[in-house]
Amino acid sequence: MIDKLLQDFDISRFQHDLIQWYQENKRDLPWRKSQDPYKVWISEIMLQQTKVDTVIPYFYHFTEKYPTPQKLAQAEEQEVLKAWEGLGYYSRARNLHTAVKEVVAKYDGQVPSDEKHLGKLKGIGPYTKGAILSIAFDQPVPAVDGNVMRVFSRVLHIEEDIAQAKTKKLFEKVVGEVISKEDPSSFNQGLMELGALVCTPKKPQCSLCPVNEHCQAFALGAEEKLPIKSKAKKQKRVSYVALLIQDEQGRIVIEKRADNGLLANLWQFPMVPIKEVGFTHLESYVYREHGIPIQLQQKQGNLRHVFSHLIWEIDIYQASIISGEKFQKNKQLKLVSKQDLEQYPFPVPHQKMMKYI
DNA sequence: AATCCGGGGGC
DNA sequence: GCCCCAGGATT
Repeated sequence: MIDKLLQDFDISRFQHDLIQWYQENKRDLPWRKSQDPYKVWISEIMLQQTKVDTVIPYFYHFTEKYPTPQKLAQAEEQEVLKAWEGLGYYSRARNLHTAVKEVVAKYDGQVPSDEKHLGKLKGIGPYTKGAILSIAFDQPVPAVDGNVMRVFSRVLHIEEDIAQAKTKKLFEKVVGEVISKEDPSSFNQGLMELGALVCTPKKPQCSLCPVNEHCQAFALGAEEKLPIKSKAKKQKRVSYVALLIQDEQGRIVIEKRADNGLLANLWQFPMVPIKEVGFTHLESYVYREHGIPIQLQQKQGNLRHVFSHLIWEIDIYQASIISGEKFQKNKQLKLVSKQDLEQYPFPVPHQKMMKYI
């Protein structure tokens, strides 16, 4: 199967053309200033499903705050989440923290340089493993991401659905055959750089492509038809009322989310799933669920937040704690001053609500 | 194999 | 709106 795909494909010229282009055109990115495995690791986790421009400021801040595995291992998870606030996919931060603690405890702070140990760390899957081994340790291991699948689907005119899991394995075999043994780092990064700058999803710049001579899709004029990717299903909509609850001193009620699932361990203003509860039972629901006796006040606004698989539609209300009644303290609840809000990690939609306080 | 898990930006 | 993005964990 692989042999058939690669017949008439000049591997060594492809390697040379790609690597030379990469050396001459690579962007000056902060994680390319060193080969420090720890920093390569952080950059690769941050770059999962996230654009370079978004990652850059987070990478600077994070590596300045946690310059070594030891520093990160010592930090509290809440503080790590705060440094990740706004970047999304927060399990990346929690898994990275867990894995770094393991590296400090078991490997004396040295990032493992072999597939077996590296691949067992939390949050390090096939892609990240290959990226770290090739970039930090110069080992010829494939690092197949969306860019690489797009580039090779065009170069070799592969029409498999890249949304399917088994298709990624096909591309890993292909890259395993084609990867440069002399400079796997430049090879892997070159593929991703090419996908980001030239072999783009829409309107690829084939005339500027260093490997267009090797590209079957270009030869066929089929570059815009590839890669083939089945569509994701639509997100579900969920309606909430979010409550900005204040006591007489103006302190605000915040709530810690569950330690698993969506936005795990982040903080938020209490939210009521209003379709199930019913607006008329909102106050009694809050008392029953949170032990807070509230009086609903004015509506402040609304917002809509789109996740990969979910859409939140939120109406935002002010509320006051009914004086004279006892506020039952729950572990997951805190009453904090407006200034202290910034100590806690909040998901973006709840950051946006703060302007109404 | 399918689903869950964020958020931003391009068009 | 739809699409994409240097994916991994869970079921």
